[in-house]
Amino acid sequence: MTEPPVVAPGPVVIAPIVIALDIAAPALADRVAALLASVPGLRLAAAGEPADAVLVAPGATPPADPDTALTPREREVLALLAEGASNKAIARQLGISTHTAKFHVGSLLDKLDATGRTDAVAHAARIGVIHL
Amino acid sequence: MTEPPVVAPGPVVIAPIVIALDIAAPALADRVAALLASVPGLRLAAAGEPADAVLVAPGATPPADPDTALTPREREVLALLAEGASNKAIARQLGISTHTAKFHVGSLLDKLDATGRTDAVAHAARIGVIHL
DNA sequence: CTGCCACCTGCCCGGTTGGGCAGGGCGCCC
DNA sequence: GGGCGCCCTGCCCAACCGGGCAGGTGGCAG
Repeated sequence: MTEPPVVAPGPVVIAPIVIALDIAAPALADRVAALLASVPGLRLAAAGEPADAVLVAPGATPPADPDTALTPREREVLALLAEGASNKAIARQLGISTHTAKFHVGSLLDKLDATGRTDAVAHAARIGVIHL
Repeated sequence: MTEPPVVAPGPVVIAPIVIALDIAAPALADRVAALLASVPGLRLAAAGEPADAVLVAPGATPPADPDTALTPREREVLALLAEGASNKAIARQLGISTHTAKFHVGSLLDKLDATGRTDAVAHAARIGVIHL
């Protein structure tokens, strides 16, 4: 039996954060595992091992309905909606007019089948389009 | 004026994986954010930004700040807000006047420190007062 | 070259929101 | 009995929201 290595006194060593993966898509899981494996201070949990945190990705992808796929601009607007921004604030932050901001908000309401911006944000959070 | 660098043909550049954090414990969240911020190929999502994956950890309870403790009626109103209900719809469903519904909404905005109902719902979801 | 998509802008209108102010009743605690 | 918190109602006003309609430009694929 080999003896455990002697740890010299020194600064307190913080245990690495143990992260488990719960990602259905193999390609994404492989990429994430490869990236995290080399991060000092982190280590990936073995199968079944309790973890400090779990990295999850939606197993069921958001509906692949073309009508509900959001454009990059719409996603930007949605992120700002989720921060409670008004159309005016959205326009200011994106450097567009309030009419354009309203146009994108309207598109979001249509694609998310929402009755208003609050409903859109809540719905988007439920289906995993955004994370609050 | 320096010429733009020539990019030699090589492997296709892959967009970074966007990771959101849903970790209530501030110390753990800070450590993870610090470790992940320097990983090539990964980047942390801004608040509300759609992410490829979410890192979650068992959370501490929401802050027990008396000023933010919601009354039973306020919780009812908040639940309806999270469904996108208008003040009129809230009034109808709770059997109260629209003025009273507006009064409760106003109290919620005050207690949650929100700028509007959308902000209130998003914030309440973030701190765990409601689940979407 | 053409058509389509994404993004952009303006105008108008009715409805909604949010805040402030006024007031009230009821139940509970000191 | 008095004070307080919760819940309720009304009115007014400015600002905002959402929808409809009109139009434009630039980039890209066929």
